[in-house]
Parts: sequence; structure tokens; C-alpha cells
Amino acid sequence: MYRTNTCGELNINNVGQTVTLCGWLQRSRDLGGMTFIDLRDRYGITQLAFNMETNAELCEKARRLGREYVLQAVGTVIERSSKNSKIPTGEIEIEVRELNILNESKTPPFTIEDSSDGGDDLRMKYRYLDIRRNPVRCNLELRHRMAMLVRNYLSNQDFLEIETPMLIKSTPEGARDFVVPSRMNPGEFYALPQSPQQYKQLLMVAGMDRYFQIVRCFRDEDLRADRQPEFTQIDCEMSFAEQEDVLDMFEGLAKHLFKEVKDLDFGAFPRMTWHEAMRLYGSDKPDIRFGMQFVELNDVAQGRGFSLFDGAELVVGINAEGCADYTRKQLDALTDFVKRPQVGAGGLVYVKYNADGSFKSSVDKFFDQNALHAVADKFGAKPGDLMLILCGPAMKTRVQLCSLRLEMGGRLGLRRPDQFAPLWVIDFPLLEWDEETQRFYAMHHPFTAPKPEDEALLDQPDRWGDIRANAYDIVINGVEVGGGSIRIHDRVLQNKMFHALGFSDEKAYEQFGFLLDAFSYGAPPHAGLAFGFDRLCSLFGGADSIRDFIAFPKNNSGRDVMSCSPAPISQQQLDELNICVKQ
RNA sequence: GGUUCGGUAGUUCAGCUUGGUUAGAAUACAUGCCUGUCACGCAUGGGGUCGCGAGUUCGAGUCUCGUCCGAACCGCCA
Repeated sequence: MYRTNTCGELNINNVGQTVTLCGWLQRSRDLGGMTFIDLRDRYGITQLAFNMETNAELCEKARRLGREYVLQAVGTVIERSSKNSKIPTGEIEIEVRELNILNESKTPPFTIEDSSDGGDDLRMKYRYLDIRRNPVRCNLELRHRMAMLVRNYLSNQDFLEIETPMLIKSTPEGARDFVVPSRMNPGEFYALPQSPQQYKQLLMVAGMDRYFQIVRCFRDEDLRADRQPEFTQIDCEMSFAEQEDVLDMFEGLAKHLFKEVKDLDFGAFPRMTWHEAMRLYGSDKPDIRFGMQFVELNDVAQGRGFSLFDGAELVVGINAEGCADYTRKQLDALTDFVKRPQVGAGGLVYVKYNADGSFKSSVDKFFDQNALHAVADKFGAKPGDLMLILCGPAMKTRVQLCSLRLEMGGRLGLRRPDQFAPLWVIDFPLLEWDEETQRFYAMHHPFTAPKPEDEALLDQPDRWGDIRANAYDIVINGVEVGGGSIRIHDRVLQNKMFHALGFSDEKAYEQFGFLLDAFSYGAPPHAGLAFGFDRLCSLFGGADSIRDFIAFPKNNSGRDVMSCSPAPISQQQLDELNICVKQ
């Protein structure tokens, strides 16, 4: 037997016991006459004590060991003469009588400590060392715990976890597919699933009326801090369910997680239509931990001779409470922020509501004090507030102001990671016009059902952009953590949808024939939702990046810097696959 | 495809604005001393292709251009 106990569990009650511990050498302190070793495993740290007087040979052995050596120590649990209140095992130590070196270690390239001195790149290259660190280990433990909670919750609600294939057919809609060549079928390719969408709908046709799967999904698109080419979804589908049933069920799941993990209780999650979210926050995933809602100013801002305002489709702003004392330098920094290419605004108009009740703005030439007062009233601003205003094409300007709002929220400390503000965004548009290809695309996916009251608009091509979908996203702290929709189960409606997307009957059948066939054999009404599990974990873990909630993530360029993949394959492999690589 | 920031000791960084002697700090590492440490302490020591390439210059870590790598973001992500 390698060990009798872990390095995290022994305390004053175990004094006198003989134990065997295994772990890694975290740090050793050689005081000359005695040596202490902190032995670490994933459960904690226990101090090993060696004394020159009682066992000189063993003490000599202990002082020669290096960091991250793998050790096995046999000894007696004794009470420390000087205790350490900072760790759970701090009242005891092990008086070692036998010490075995299970393995040596090179000095690691960065310190295995909570605040490592290692940069991201280095940590990823030696990820197996990085995971020894508490913060990363805790993230992975959190992920495990949340996965268990999800499985238990859904299982208790009669959901079955059913695996779906990883090698599937490529579809042109949506994200780029990762493709896998088929050796036995020269010139043909599988795709890795972007989500198990069609299979879970087939499972509904198959009568498995409540399905879920914690499943890996793949999208060949550029990465971000919250986007990896392979990521994990909690993928769910229900038959005989209306939108209300789905929202209830998964709001329940979210609440269950909040309760179990964070001990937080929530009432009903607020709901906001997509149009409202865009109008008030300029985003379909608003961060409602703080207010600072958009105020539209066309009526008070236009007609005063300021051509930028007068010519704009929309004049819209936010009120930053208590920021009237912003200096010229701070205002310039905000202007620079909105003028960055990533935001793309032409400029920023400010109105300071000074503490003495007077106004100072960047448009004083066009707006007298009364006019500025009218603007301030529109915002409901108080003395001491700072109003920030953008103008231009409506949607574009809203999106720009959204960036500014989030920036201000960040500067003012209003986006606290320990605070959670969930909501549902509902009634998404069904179709989205794409300028580049001059056609409509499904905003969610081609099987999303329109709202029944908007269905008739599918017969009026000029109104396609106005059709609302029975689609919904769950948003927490400005993060889209999940989304879903009512699916189309009616063949006629599905055909209209394909028609709107510019699919001929033949093309639609070629792409989705198996699903359409299935739908002709008694498809039940069904609906579903998928959570981004990595995002959910990072949100609960209080981090902006999902990378440290994935054991072995890819870097910005989609590379695994540890294994050095992707990598070329041999000519023999290429030949077998009938693939010719362009030089 | 684009924008921004970064690349200097094993590691994290300073130095670059204003080019000029032997490129520093902390930490890690090594050696020695030290019997109650727990970020132990003290002393000594080794450790550098300043990402790479070209250019400007008497002289480049420092300035210019290119390139590679990393990070954040825009595009993209049904």
C-alpha cells in the first residue's frame, strides 16, 4: 500500500497514529539541525519533520531533495511545538522514520504556487505542472462538481443522457466544420459536430422525450478568451414542451447550480425581448449587474444646429453617476476608447452635470444651459453625473454604446465577479440578412420555429426580417451561457423556412434529408436548449477566460503548445486518405 | 484578414523616452552556515544569441523596416 492517508486530512485528532503519506515536495526548509518538508497532494499539505539529533542519516537525506520530488514518508503524527494556523494540517506534523524517493524531478520551469511566476504560454506548455497549482486544480474540481449536479438534476427530471456520434455529416450553415477524411470512402469527409442538434431532434422523433448530454462540440472559428475550437455543451431537448416548459426547466437547473455551488437564491429570472435588450443595452446579452440603461435623445438633441446630431438616425447616451469630476484626460481616454477601430465610433459627446447645478459639455456651442438641462432630465441625471452620448446609424451606434457602457461599468467597479445577474432574452429575430451573400440566414438555426403569430409573415418576403422566433438565450453577467428554441416539427412550415433561407427542395433534402424523412414519421412537438458548460464554469469560478476551466486548452492560434498539434502527417497517411496537400 | 499590447537571466520584470564603460532587480538554482521553520534567515556563487533578420549609425537591448511567437479585441462564431 502506497499511502494510508492524504496530505490534507490529518489533524490534532490523529496524533499518535502511524501513517504513510505520498506526495510532491512543495518546499523544504533546512534549518541546519532540522529540516522540514511540505509534502503536497491534491488534498493539501502536510509537514514532514526531520531532526539531526534523532535520525541524522534521514535528516541528511531529506535536505538533499529537490522541489517536486515524489516522496513516500512513513512516520508518526505528532503535535507541533509551533503551530501554523494558516493550513488545516497546521497543528500536526509527521515525525518521519522512513523516507522513500518514488521519483526525482527536474526543477520545474515555474513555481507551483497559487500565484505562479509563470506566464500563460509557459503554463500551457507544462500544463501537467500547472494543474498541480491550487487555482487550476480548484477550477477543474468545480467543473466536476457542476457536471455532477447537472447530471443528477436532469436525471431526476427523467432526462436520459444519450451519446451521439462524433463523426457526422458536414453542413454548410453556421460555423466552419472541422472535417475528418474517410479512408474507406476516398474523397469523402466526416465533420465533427458543432452541436448534436439534428441527432437530439431525431431522439425526440425516437420517443426519448427528455434527452441531455454533456458533450464536446467543435467549431473551426477564431478563438477568444471565452471561445475554444473544442468546447463542452450541456445539450438538452424535450418533447411535448412549450417555451414556458423549457424556460422553467432550465431556469430550475440554473437555480439549482447557484444554490448548490454559491448558496444563492434567485426569484424568477427577468425576461427581456431581444428588441428591448438592443434598445436598452445595445446587446443581445446585456450585463444587468448594473443599470446605466440607454436613453434615446433624438427629440432633445436634434434641431439645435449640431450637424452630427441632426443628421444621425439615433442620438443615444448613458448616464455615469457621480462622474462629473472626470478630468479632461479621463474624458479623452474615453473618447479614444470609442474611437478605437474595435469600437468604431466617430467621437464622444459628454455633458457634465456639475455639483453646483451648472452644465459643461463638449457641445456648449450648440446647447445652452436650458437645452443641456432638458438633456439631463431625459437621463434623470443628478448634479455630479456625467452623460456620455454617441450618434449615428441606430444599430451600429447602440453596439458602440454597449462597449462604452461595459467599459464604464468596469471602470466604476460595477461588474463584480461575485455578483450574479441572470436573465432570459427572448423573441430573437428568426432571420438575419447578410449583406455579403445577399440572403437571409437563420439567426439560431434552420429548425427554429417562428412565433405562431408571426408565421404568416413567412409568406411575405419583404417582412422576413420582422419575423420573431421562439428562441431564447440565458444570459448571466453579460455572458451568453445558453440558448435554444422551439423546433419546427411541421413539414410545411419547415419547407417555408428553407425557402426563406434560399434552399431549393433538392438542396434541403440533400443536406437534411434524414431529418426531414424522420419528421414525416410522427415527429412530436419539441424544444431544447444548450448551455455552454465551459462558460458556465468560468462564470461560477469568477473568471473571464474559460481556459483555466479546461484541463488542456488550445492557445490563441488553436494550437496545443504542449503536444505541438496540429502537426503535419506522413506522406503514407496522406496517401491512405487520398489527400493531396497544396504546396 | 484587421487593430492594440508584449517578447531582455530558469521565471517574472526594469532598462528603450534622450543610442555610448562590464545589461540590472526579485525570485528560482548551486554551495556553505544555522534546532521550530512554515514566503525561514544569513553569506557566497553561477546564470544573457536582449525572439529572429535586415537597415540607419563610429556605435543599437534602445531608432526604422520586415518577420516569427504570445495575449486581448474586431471581423468570424447558425
